[in-house]
Amino acid sequence: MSDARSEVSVEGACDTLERLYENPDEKLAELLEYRPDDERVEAPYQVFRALANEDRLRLLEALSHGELCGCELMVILDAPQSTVATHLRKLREAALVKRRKKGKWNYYRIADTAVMELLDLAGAIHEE
Amino acid sequence: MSDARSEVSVEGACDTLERLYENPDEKLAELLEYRPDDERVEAPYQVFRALANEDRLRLLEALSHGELCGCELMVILDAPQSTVATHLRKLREAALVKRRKKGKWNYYRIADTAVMELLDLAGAIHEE
DNA sequence: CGCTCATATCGCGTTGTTACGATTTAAAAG
DNA sequence: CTTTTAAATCGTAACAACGCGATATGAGCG
Repeated sequence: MSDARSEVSVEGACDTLERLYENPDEKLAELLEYRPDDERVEAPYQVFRALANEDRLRLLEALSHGELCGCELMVILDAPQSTVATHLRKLREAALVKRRKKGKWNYYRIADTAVMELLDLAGAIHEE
Repeated sequence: MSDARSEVSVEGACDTLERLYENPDEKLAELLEYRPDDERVEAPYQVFRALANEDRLRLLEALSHGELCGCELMVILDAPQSTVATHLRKLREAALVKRRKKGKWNYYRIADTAVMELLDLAGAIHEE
């Protein structure tokens, strides 16, 4: 994806840099160091993707009160079973919740205290 | 949206609760308290939505090194101007970055230290 | 085994997001 | 006032996420 880009897009932007700085090559090298490695971005991306949905945030808020089973979460979300199951799968894939199987039931819980810290931090940012 | 749901979906789930608990009405009331208010969910949702994109995470990582102008960010992302501008608008709407206008140029910076804390926390969660 | 019930997964129509060229706006500079 | 040039916005085609009914899986029970 970025291979296709790099041939065209950078050119125009580099013209700008040539005018802005006296030694554009050096500056360009500095800027490219600011671009993070793909791996650096991958992990938080998976987490934020899972968090970018109102119903999944509701599930996490509900689970912050303690462990709950799938059918209880259906009631809380007021959504059909397949919908809730899919949300829970995504939360699990992002390592935000853990599942405990007990007989016919599945019990879900928040995987780590960092998860609720994340929600609180995000809530605080958008309040100002 | 949840109005259309509540007529049908909850019924099946309530059957389950009736079997699970001896006083289902009481339990149901308790569960419904676990469902967070819409406002509680709205703010973090807006933030996570803005963070759920690899290029926007790259922009934030780049800006963690300090203030940068739009054309520098074009070079770093290696993406066309309109694409970068759209990403920056979304980050700004979510209050994650701030803009300083100086003549023809716009300089962007991280709005709050909480933003990078958020990225670091999210990165840590998915590592385990 | 066959039945029931909690979950998981599949299929697919709908909705939301992204990328990016083209166009517009706005601030210098000539 | 016209020309540059950085940035914003618009239009739209491609893509990804979502909702949810239908179907499958799998654990307990009779």
